[in-house]
Amino acid sequence: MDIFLKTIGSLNDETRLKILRFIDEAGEVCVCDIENSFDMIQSRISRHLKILKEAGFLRVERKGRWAYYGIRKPLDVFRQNILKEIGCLDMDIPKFEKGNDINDTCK
Amino acid sequence: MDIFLKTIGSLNDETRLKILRFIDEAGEVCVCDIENSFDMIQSRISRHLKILKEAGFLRVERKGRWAYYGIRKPLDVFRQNILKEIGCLDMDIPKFEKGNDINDTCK
DNA sequence: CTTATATATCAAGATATCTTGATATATAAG
DNA sequence: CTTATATATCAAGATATCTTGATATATAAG
Repeated sequence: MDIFLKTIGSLNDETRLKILRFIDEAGEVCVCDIENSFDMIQSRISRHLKILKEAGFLRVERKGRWAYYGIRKPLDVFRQNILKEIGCLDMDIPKFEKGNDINDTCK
Repeated sequence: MDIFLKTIGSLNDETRLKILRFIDEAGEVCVCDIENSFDMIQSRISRHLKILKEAGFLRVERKGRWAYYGIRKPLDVFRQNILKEIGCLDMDIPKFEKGNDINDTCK
């Protein structure tokens, strides 16, 4: 029950829906990628990432100074269905703009 | 997007989850049934029913002075999945206590 | 050790949602 | 019409969540 409410609560915010879909589409991203792509201050992004992580949608992996967030795998069927539903929503997701982390393979 | 958020928002409350599951299990109930079964004042129940209805989970049918709420049918797959998930949650649902509406077949 | 940078956390004000109690509305009975 | 009852709606205070800006923490470079 509490976990369910936490999961639902994590989805009850337009910003988080956008971030979640952004990550779902972009794959693994660092916080700086999100900061670069969305017009938001970093503390706001960190907060939402934490909520999505604790709701079971995201996993983090730290590499040096950077934190890489991605969709948690394996994902249970319920969360998979939700992700699929979010993938169908009509919303403006910003274009991916790479941050300047060292693991950027384009450098 | 707005509809999705409204649906998610309707689930983001313990009271509504209980009412929704209660109706899912009990079938069609009038507000007085819920009032009788839950320890809540009527205005609170009416408010939550309205939110669940506008989120697409419930339908209402008025018969005389009474309003009967039930799960909306047909229900899209997404909401069906959610209902199924709620049906598996570990929570205390009060026992059904019939209200005193005239359509009570036990009278 | 010092400095720079990425990310996380915290405090404070703004906004949204919840509960209660009062009242409005609608229907039925007399 | 008057009265009783079921339900809906509204206002006000309580509580939760969001955003911002400041600061803490951790890692890497010099």
